[in-house]
Amino acid sequence: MFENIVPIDFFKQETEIVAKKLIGKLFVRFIDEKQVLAAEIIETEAYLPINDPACHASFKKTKRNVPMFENGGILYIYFIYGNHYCANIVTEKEGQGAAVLIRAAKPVLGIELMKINRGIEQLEMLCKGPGNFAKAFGLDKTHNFKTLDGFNFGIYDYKNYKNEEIVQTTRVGIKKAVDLPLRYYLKDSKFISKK
DNA sequence: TATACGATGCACT
DNA sequence: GTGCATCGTATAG
Repeated sequence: MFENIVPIDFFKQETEIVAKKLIGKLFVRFIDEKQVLAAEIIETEAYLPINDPACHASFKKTKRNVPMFENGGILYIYFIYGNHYCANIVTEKEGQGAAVLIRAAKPVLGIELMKINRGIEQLEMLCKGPGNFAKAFGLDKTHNFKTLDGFNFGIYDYKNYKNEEIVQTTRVGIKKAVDLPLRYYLKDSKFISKK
């Protein structure tokens, strides 16, 4: 299952393209020799380097958003609302300030550990929403900056969906630039965070 | 140093 | 459908 890793160069493309193409790919965390967590990415949002006030990197480089200015292919994990972590994949080239937020996924491997991490049983609830996705994978700020090179983390080819199976719409939970259609999700999936 | 607030989730009505 | 916990970060003073 892990022979087709997505190369780091993939993440250096335009953020919208990466966000859309990530749908159907496998997000994998290798904890140790025995423990592997994997989920099919079902829902993403793009945060752009220019003309996107909702992007954390839109104003300037700060202590929090430095990972977004690195070369694409690393994780950007931040803490929000006092309770939740959100996991992003940094995109574009060094100095741009862009990322793709992972909003929801379908658990594939390590489901038992995800249930423990979340404290619930329902499969479709395990990775529903960015905060829950991070919790199911046990992600926190210690995983900030981690590279998706297949050592600790990796993105792998998994499913290929047709263009018309991927819905493009407006983003969720933001106050700025609410009209930009930068959210992508798999049509009719029961794993998406919300309609 | 102080203070306001957010790319959320969940309990409660 | 509505309210709010909770805290790291940004920003101002």
